[in-house]
Amino acid sequence: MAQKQGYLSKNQKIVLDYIEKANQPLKAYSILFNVQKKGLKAPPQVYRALDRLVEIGKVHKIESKNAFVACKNSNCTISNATAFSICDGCEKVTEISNPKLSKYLSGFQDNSGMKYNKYNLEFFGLCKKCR
Amino acid sequence: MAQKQGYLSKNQKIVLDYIEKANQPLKAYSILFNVQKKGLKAPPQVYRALDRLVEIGKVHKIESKNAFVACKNSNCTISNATAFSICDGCEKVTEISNPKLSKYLSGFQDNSGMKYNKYNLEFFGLCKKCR
DNA sequence: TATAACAATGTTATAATATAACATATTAAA
DNA sequence: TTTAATATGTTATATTATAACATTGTTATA
Ligand SMILES: [Zn+2]
Ligand SMILES: [Zn+2]
Ligand SMILES: [Zn+2]
Ligand SMILES: [Zn+2]
Repeated sequence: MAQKQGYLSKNQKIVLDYIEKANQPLKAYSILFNVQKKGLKAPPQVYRALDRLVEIGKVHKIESKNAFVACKNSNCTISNATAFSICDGCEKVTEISNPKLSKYLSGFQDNSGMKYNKYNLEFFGLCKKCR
Repeated sequence: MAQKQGYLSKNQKIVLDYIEKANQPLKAYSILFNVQKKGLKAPPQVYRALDRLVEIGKVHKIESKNAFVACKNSNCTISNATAFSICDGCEKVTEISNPKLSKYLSGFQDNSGMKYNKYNLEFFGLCKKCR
């Protein structure tokens, strides 16, 4: 088992399954608590699975919340270009899939000499319901 | 002492002074350690000052690193539009000041009905030296 | 000047997030 | 079948952040 791409290990599957069912960002320890019945008993087991899932782009980390959410875009499995919409009222988080935005940001350059290969963007505001 | 805008309290000044001298992101506990000689002995004192400094835009939090850096832009003291360049090699972090970028992102809208009033963008890559 | 309201500080304890380190097991290659 | 690589299990601990409450200082105004 276990390859650089494609196959997920047992623990990775368990964690991903649980995150995908949630469709909202989940905290690592909440994941841990909920997969204990599946046999994952300690933080490193969850964090390892998360690290890998983030690495392959199946899961993204919402950095401002220390929370993890399943990828909803088929095209960002490389995990190098992520954008999220976050409501400050109800905490709803949505992955933004906007080709113009991602094209603009992927092509962004400044005169610093930096070669960018990844970005993460988090927008904050209020959703319809929370206004 | 202490107003909603303009004046900084004693602890806020101490923390800001230290961060400004660093010109690189600093961790909260590293700040704590270094301002103990100035009388700040416990985490809440540092975190309160940081919270306030972030709120008024004098300091930004680099979310992907849990680190704090002094604002280098005179125009983002409202702290609602931040962008950073982060080198994965040497960890150098630079605040991006790019009017076109900030205009583009501040004006960003999608069809979700979200009203955005803030964003944070982190670019990752390798700087000249690290390539 | 009292006294109330508020903001800032000091202090102790603890919560929440994440990793180090090491042993074992499983799988894939050579 | 030996080796290397990957994944897992396990315990302990490091790191980041906040709760809770007592005290002090400041401002406003009665
Ligand atoms: Zn995605
Ligand atoms: Zn909302
Ligand atoms: Zn700034
Ligand atoms: Zn570098």
